[in-house]
Amino acid sequence: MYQKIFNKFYDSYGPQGWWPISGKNRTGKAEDRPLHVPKHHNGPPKTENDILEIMLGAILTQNTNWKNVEKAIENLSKNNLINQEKLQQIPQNALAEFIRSAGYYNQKAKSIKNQIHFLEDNPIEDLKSKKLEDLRKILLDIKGIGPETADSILLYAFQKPSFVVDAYTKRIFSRIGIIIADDSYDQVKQAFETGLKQDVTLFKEYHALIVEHGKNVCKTHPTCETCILAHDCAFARKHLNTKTK
DNA sequence: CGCCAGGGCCTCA
DNA sequence: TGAGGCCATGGC
Repeated sequence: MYQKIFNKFYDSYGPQGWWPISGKNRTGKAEDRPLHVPKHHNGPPKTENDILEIMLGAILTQNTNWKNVEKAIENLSKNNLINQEKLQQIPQNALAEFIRSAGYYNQKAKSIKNQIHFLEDNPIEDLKSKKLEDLRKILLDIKGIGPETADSILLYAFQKPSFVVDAYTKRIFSRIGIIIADDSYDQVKQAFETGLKQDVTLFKEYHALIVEHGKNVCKTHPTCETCILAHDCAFARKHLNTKTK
């Protein structure tokens, strides 16, 4: 079932090419991109600063629209702050001003400082070779990094097959009827990881496609009329029925 | 205007 | 361990 839904997403939305990276590898904003051309085309991050940017973005996007996050990242980027040494030196209050647009800027500035401090003791180069579970545990020990942020970092920064569960995932799949709305994070994660081949590329694309679907179709007020999963979805069937009555 | 966005921490039972 | 309050900007 999970693979089948992935296929439907992929066939209709095309490859997403996550994680979105500032200024690089944009395929342009063309809404009319050919379906087979990824929306972004970022493979595994090439440099340590790319990894760092993903780690920062994962914190900045917590409960926040990505558009607001992009502004914050651009702001950091043009001030050469996507850099470990610079982030070590900058005071938390000053950092907060650069990321204001991402919201919760005081909390996030603190989280980023915690993360940077962690990287001082644990160089990115050393983290790459760690096992998924070990790396996940130590990421979760950083204050400001919870399960979703940790899994995003594992998957998109370090290419570890850790499925990312977010609000969209819960909303979409509970509406379909194959998970329960108040299942725990780990329950949902396990359901996906059990139902899919453990494959980094698959996990990366799947989460990105879920976000795409959740933003545009399975919204708080969903547009079931145009939803490609309407026939698979308990919520959509009921919704469409009561509407035409 | 009010609602919502790719959560996580702290507190209090 | 789980529910509720809190953090905050910007787009629509």
